[in-house]
Order: sequence, then C-alpha cells, then structure tokens
Amino acid sequence: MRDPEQRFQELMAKLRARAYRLTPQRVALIRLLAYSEGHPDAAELYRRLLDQFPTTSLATVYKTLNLLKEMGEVLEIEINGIGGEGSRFDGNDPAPHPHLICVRCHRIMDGQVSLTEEILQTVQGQSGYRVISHRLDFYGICPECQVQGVN
Amino acid sequence: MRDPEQRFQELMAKLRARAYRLTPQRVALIRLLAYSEGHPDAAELYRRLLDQFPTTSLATVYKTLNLLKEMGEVLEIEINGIGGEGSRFDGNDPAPHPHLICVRCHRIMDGQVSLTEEILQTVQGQSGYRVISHRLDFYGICPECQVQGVN
DNA sequence: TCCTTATAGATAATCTTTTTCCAGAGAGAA
DNA sequence: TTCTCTCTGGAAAAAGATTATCTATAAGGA
Ligand SMILES: [Mn+2]
Ligand SMILES: [Mn+2]
Ligand SMILES: [Zn+2]
Ligand SMILES: [Zn+2]
Repeated sequence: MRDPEQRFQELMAKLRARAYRLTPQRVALIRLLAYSEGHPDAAELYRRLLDQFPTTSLATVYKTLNLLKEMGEVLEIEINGIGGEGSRFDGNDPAPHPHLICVRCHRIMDGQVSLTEEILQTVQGQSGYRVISHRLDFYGICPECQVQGVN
Repeated sequence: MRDPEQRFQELMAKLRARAYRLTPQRVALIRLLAYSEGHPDAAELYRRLLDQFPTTSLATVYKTLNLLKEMGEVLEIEINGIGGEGSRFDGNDPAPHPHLICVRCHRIMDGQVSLTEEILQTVQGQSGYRVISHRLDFYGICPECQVQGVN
C-alpha cells in the first residue's frame, strides 16, 4: 500500500493541474479514497462523508468517483455477481493489481502477484487484441471466515 | 471451444440428474448457451429465444441463467464498467478462463493462457485465502476495431 | 469584491436483474 | 391414458445501483 498522505497530495495535484475545483466535499472524498484500505463501495464512502458533511448527496460521491475513474486515478472492482451489491473502489492504487475477494464476507484484499510480461505478450499475440489493461481477481474464503466455519 | 452438441448433451444430462424439468424453453436456451461463441448477454439470448417462443419472458431467461450459474455450468462475465450494460455469459465453457474484452465494440473472445499453479499457490500463501475460483480479463482493442481506427 | 461557471444537493429517471403470483405444463405413477 | 403433484413460464411489479436533470451556491480568478 502506498503512503496515504503522499497519495492524497498526488491526487490533489492532479485535480489542480486539470483545473477542477477543490470543493471541501471533493477533498474529503479524495482523502477517504487515498487512505482507504478496505476497498469501500459508494455507499460506504457516502456514509463516511456524511460525518463531515451531513447534507452530502450520494450523487456527489458517484460524480467524483466517475471523475477520478476518467482520470484513471481510481480502480473499480465489480463484484455484482457476489453479493448483488455495487462496485468497490481502490483509490490508493489505481494500477491494475490482483484482488482476493471473500465470497462469504465480501472482504477484499490486495494480491501481491502480478502478471508476467510473457503472459501479456502471449495473450496479445494469440488474440490480436491491443491490451490496455487487465483484471485479475481471486474468489475464495478469507482467513477469518475459514476459522468461523459455516455459519 | 468445446463441441457444442456434446456440451448440450452434457447440460441436458446434468439437468436430468437433478430432476429439473426439461421444458422446451429451457432446452432451447441451453442449446443456445452450449452453441454460443460470442458471449451473449441476457437480452441477446432473449432475442434469439423469441424466434422459437414468441411469448417468452426475459425473466425466464434470467431464471434459467441463475439455475445454471448455481450448478456452476455457466460463466458470468460482468462488464458493467465498460458500456453500462449487463453481464455476458459463457455456457460452452464454464471453467474459469481468461477473456479479451474490446472496450470499443464490446466483443469478447476467449484467451488461451491460463494461470500457473505456481501463481495460485503464491496468492494463497500470501493472503491466507482459500481460493475457489478466479477471473482474468484483458481489456483492449480488438483487431477489427484497430483497423477501423477511431470512429 | 465581483463574475463566471463548475459543482453540490435533491430528485427523478434509467437500466439490469429479481421477485411475485398464478395458470398451465412436465413427469412419474397407476 | 389419465391422474396428481409440483415445478416452471409468463406478466408485471419491485428492487437496487448508477446516472441524469435542474437550480442555487460557492470556488477561483480578475
Ligand atoms: Mn486494491
Ligand atoms: Mn469464454
Ligand atoms: Zn470472509
Ligand atoms: Zn472491437
């Protein structure tokens, strides 16, 4: 995980560079994203934002999230198939990296392996696609859920 | 790609084994899935089913799709982040395998590489997760869209 | 301070997927 | 074949996440 404060400053700089307005709500949300470890969803970010801005709208969260997605500064993790819920987000590290998703409690942690350049070349060669990005997710049972057994 | 007819028979046998009723709509949908190459979505399957059964309901498609998902006989590919559309399905090969998703025309083709056992072991060891399944998708531009250039 | 315009907030709309309800059909028994 | 029991299809409504719309306001520069 990157240093959250450093990541926060980086995001602020990038927004400034594009002349986006640094509203308090936006700054707070960006801080939440930069510091977040647990891959929160939009509703979770909204909840935390409400502590600081009781009148915030969920739409505002989505708007900022989309803004950052377009800038390539937030990674969206879709887990619709898992709990019927919405996407989760990683604003600390937007580069493609593997995730471990617990199918029981929906905890998401970062994986440390990365695809080899060899695999990427193989895939591009076989398919003819020009690969821009990728996604590697593992589904399983997290350590906590394993000790609990079936509940 | 597996032999479609063989796959169709396999699915029929598995439904019979679980004593699910082989209604004409269900059989037709299963045939569509077994023979499908292009990773259709629910609406596409629905459209094709309408040719044979003009009164079919989209809900029926989803019900059968969910049935097969629970049986582990259909692979769901979520691309919500791409075009705002829904999931796509592979009923010909439900085992986890990589996909190449064109971010321009949304074509999906199968990738041929597979994750090494070494990577799987590494991920499990590092995380403590018991990995059940995985997902590996590549996003890029398909050959057709490359020659067209930017449209 | 003033002006311009991007953005927040409230709300409605959208879109995919699920749920509900019930008539009708599938399949086994006789 | 007929009977019976249930499962399933179809129609419609509902749900749930995300997006669009509209307007007042506030950010940032002059
Ligand atoms: Mn992550
Ligand atoms: Mn496939
Ligand atoms: Zn868990
Ligand atoms: Zn394409």
